[in-house]
Amino acid sequence: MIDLNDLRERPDAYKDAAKKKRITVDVDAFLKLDSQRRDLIQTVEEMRAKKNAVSARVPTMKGDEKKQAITEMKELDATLKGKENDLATIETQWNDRQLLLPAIPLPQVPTGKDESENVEMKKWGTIPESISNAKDHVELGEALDIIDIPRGAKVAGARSYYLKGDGARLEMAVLLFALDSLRKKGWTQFTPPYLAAYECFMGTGFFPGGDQTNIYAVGGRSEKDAAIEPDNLFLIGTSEVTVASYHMGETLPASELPKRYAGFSPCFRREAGTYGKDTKGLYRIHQFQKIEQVVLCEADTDIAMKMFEEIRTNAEEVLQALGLPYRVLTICTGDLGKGKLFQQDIETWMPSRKSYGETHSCSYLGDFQARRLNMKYEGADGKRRFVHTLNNTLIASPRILIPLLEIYQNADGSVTIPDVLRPYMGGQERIAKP
RNA sequence: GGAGAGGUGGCUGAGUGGUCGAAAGCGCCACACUGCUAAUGUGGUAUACGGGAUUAAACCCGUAUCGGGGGUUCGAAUCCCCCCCUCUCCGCCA
Repeated sequence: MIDLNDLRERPDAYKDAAKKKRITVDVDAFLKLDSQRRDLIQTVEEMRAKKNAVSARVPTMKGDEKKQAITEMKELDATLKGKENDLATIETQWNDRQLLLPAIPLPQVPTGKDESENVEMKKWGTIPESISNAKDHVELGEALDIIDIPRGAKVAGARSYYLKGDGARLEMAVLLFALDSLRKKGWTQFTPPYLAAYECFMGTGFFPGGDQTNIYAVGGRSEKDAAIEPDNLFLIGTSEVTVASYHMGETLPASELPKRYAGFSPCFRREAGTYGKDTKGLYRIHQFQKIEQVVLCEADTDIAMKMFEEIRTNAEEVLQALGLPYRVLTICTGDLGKGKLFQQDIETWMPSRKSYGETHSCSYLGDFQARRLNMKYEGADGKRRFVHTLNNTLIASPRILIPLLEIYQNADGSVTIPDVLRPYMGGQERIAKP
């Protein structure tokens, strides 16, 4: 959600943002609706004021005077009801459309038409030379009996998998190692709800819009499930949804900011519309585990951008400790979601793809989410303002296991466990054939 | 899942059709007084939206809000219906 006063003052800035973000919204149509709404509100409120004034005098009236006043008000009421209905109709449209308006990107966001024009900002690490008989993570996983995709498909369809034995353990090791890095920095860890109500998805910007198709709804949908009553709940695709919603509807003292929250959760994604894309292996799947950094801070872009650097660096440090080469991309306007002001993705080198693959996504959303979630803070001056929100992946598995397994594989088919993970694997140094 | 109780302002808590945006107390803010790390007195102390005045803020008018939504009524915190949440007991269960 955006600041409507700002939209009214400089509609062209929002038209421009929509165009650059390749989002189709009719700003002029919205503004027309907005002014219709305001006119109607004024009409309705004036009528209510008139009615309230008469109504307040009724108890002092008697006999015919009272009867007459009540008759008058009933007539007034008929007109008022009509206007109120008009207002309700317009307000619904107004609300729906408002949720689709884009936030304006920061000036430093590169202009570009799509992901092909994202800008590489830095690189870390050396891309390893291919070993002889190198396997991809699927072959490795099968040979070591730590990944089982066919049985995953049997049980839950395409894009499902099992991690098994040392594979399952390795995932937990990576997650715990990453989580510990934040704990050392004083972050607050969360196990948030994995199911959430519509308003959390709306509040964080996933609903309404294209992202909605990526979310699982809980409850019967197919003929087989018809007997199951739908629950008005959805499975989160990231803990951002429920961690950012933690303070929904609250006003926080400025002294408590910034909030540094680390959410751990399984993430569920339908991946509708991605048929035929990234079909091999553990790259694009329906369920994965992720630790997400969520920050609430003061409504100040300088402060927020410092937090942005902080949470991006947190992720980089994890990759560096794991010895995985990566690069950072600044996302261009055409690839920037409607609520985002600035975004950088981290891509980690994946030998089998012979390219970098997205493993992290760091976003600054200004007050876009805070407005939808009604999250404010009260400054020293007593003024209430919407907080600013940011988020970044800390680590997501099993996608991160792709580079981890492929880069750390040995010529004999075993996989060396990186030093920093060994304490989480009971000191184990490698994964070898059972 | 079954039975019952309840959800009021930052907090405690009154309020069963109009004089209630809401008593009282606590907390908080301002001023006064005393003069010492506090008492006392007086006043103030919700939010959102719309309009107007101003523009560094202050202010005025109106509307809405007593868990959420709908209804009855000229008028609802108060009556009716639906939903959500909390608590107690029973059942079930990790």
